[in-house]
Amino acid sequence: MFALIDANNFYVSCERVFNPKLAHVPMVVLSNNDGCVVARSNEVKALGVKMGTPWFQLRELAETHGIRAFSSNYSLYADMSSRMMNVLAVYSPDQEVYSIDECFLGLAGFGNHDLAAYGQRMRTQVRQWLGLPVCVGFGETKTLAKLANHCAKKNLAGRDGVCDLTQLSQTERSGIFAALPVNEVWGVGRRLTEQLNQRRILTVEDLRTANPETLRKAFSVVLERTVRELNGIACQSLESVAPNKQQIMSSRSFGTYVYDLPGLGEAVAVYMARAAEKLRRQGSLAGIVQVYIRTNPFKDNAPQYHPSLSIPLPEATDDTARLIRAAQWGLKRIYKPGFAYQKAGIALLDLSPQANAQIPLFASTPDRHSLMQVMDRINATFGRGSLRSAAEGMQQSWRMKRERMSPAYTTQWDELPGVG
DNA sequence: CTATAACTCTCAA
DNA sequence: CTAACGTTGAGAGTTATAG
Repeated sequence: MFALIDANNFYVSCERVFNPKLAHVPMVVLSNNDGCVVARSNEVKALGVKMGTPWFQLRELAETHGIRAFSSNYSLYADMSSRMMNVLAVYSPDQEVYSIDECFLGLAGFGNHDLAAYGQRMRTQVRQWLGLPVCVGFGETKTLAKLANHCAKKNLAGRDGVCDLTQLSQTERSGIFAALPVNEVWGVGRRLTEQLNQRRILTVEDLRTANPETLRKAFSVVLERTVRELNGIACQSLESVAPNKQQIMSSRSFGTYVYDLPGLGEAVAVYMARAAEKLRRQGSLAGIVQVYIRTNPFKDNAPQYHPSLSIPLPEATDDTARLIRAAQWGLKRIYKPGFAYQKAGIALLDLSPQANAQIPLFASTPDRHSLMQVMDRINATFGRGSLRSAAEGMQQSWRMKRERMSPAYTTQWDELPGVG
């Protein structure tokens, strides 16, 4: 038995907690660089605005309906998220934090309880303690719990934001599933929906009753598992401890186009510093550095260029300076003048545990572990970028746009209204 | 020829 | 005033390459 708890319009709801006047105001939260819509209030959804719509395309609609837009304030959302996870953790010994706004709870042995009432308690407590609206779904598998959550949100089964599929007979479930399009199933995206529809699999019920072996042959083992999960056979277990990353990426679009190598070099250094910090936090070393830059793919009259390069390191490392040097070495090789670059990114690949580090065959400058440790500690105490590599630059004129940002209410004293 | 590396595609939030 | 379209990570399957 699983529960899936998911916040409603999470980023929008976080903004409203600290600015209650925004309740019922049509509003959106924008992606990095104030680019696309990534969260919509119900009022905006009702206007037909799709997830991922570029903000500039909404100007007219926004003006006529008074839609308010906010830059995404990740320090606020991350903090609210961790508070929410802490509240929910008390409801089960097993919790999997699946994303910033949702978690699974493992409910083995809860079979005899009134799950719907249990879900209501979660909802009430999260609402009281945090001011956030959430919905709760229960099912025998993670896929069913996800689907139950969707039913709760749409008021298709259950009531008041909670849906317990486990209490329904197969006939009752089939009735609900037959009314749900197949793309509502976790793991069925745009492409798969297209191909399933061609095979006359249109609804969740069509998929549930399809032959798993046939689908495995035609598609993949993933889809086979999904079909079994829809039938109550658990193929996915709860992952309560997040495994270490196998790759770490950092990339960002620029606030304005960058044309020259020094500008790109700064950006690459900043992204690498972030990635290296994550790398050290999980106690890994990177064996390969990848770097890429690209022009704006949406500007079809401009010349396009999107090169990338992998740089194998002589020894795996977590030393920021070494990693930056490798990335910039690669950048120099792929850079060509005459293009308007819109984005740069780096990746750390071939990660291995620090404990298994190989002793270098050829003597070279040792990694500066204690320096890295001090740097991480200073930045943890005084804020990101307090101590940084000179390669990251001072002006950073390429930095992303965030022109509509709300204060970091829960993590920065000086951003609180009325605090000097 | 086979095992692995590297890359592509899809999906998720 | 004009131009303006996200980020990170995983897994499966396919293709390229090394030995």
